[in-house]
Amino acid sequence: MDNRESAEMYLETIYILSEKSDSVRKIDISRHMGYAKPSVTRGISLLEKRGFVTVDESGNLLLTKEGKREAKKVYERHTTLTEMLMNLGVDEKTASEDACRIEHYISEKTFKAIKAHQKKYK
Amino acid sequence: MDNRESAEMYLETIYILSEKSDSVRKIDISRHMGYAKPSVTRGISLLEKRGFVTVDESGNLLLTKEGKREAKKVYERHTTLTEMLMNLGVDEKTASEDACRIEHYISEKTFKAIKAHQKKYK
DNA sequence: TATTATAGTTAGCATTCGCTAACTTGTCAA
DNA sequence: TTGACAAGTTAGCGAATGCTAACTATAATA
Repeated sequence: MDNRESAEMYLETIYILSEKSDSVRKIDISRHMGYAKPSVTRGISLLEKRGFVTVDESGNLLLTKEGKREAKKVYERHTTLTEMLMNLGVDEKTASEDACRIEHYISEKTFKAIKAHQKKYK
Repeated sequence: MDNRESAEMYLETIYILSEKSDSVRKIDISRHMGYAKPSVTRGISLLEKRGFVTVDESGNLLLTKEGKREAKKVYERHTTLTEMLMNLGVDEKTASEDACRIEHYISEKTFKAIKAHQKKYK
């Protein structure tokens, strides 16, 4: 969880599921990501320690302000990258899968450049 | 070394150094990648097991046919991605660094789309 | 109430891949 | 010939992050 990828994927998943449902628990993350429950227990607890997530009495996962900011950032990267790849002719599924992998590895500079280009492109 | 990233980085580095010099040894890899010698010993030995690299009596690293094919593939991704990012206005250093990270994670489909676009762009 | 299912936790395994410490080996120069 | 340095190896550590097995706790149902 020191590496950004894993943490970012958990945050992004919480964020996406939160948009669809008003209750997100660890089991939902587990199912959505295809991870075993103990993996999620640990993943989330690391996010709690870092102040990105809290868990209420009934087990609902809540993004903190920072958590939400991070999650949105990752999600925005995901959608922007997916869009860019689709504009290059990549099918939606592939574009989304690839975006999901590279979204964690591009610098802020590069992301801004891509975003600016997308904006112009429209 | 099951993950592609590490193996690909070793292959790419051997390839790049081979282009510049006619003798590439583990110590050169070690220095170029900034890895300790034992890390390189292991990294290369895994590539040998996979048939990508051989080491001659004097310690020169030689890419096999498959090794060279793989290395070239990674290197081509690197240059193409760097070029693409620079066309978007990203400075060379950042472009190259980002390319270096994402080159391992994009699908063949996406790479082809990017390459086609670059070609057209020129 | 007793049973059962679901959610979550704890303990510990496995893999990948960096690292250091300490060794061996080979070459070159005094 | 010996001494020293450079290259490479072996052994083993440590962090990250997936997993299974087996447990607990809670809540719903017969």
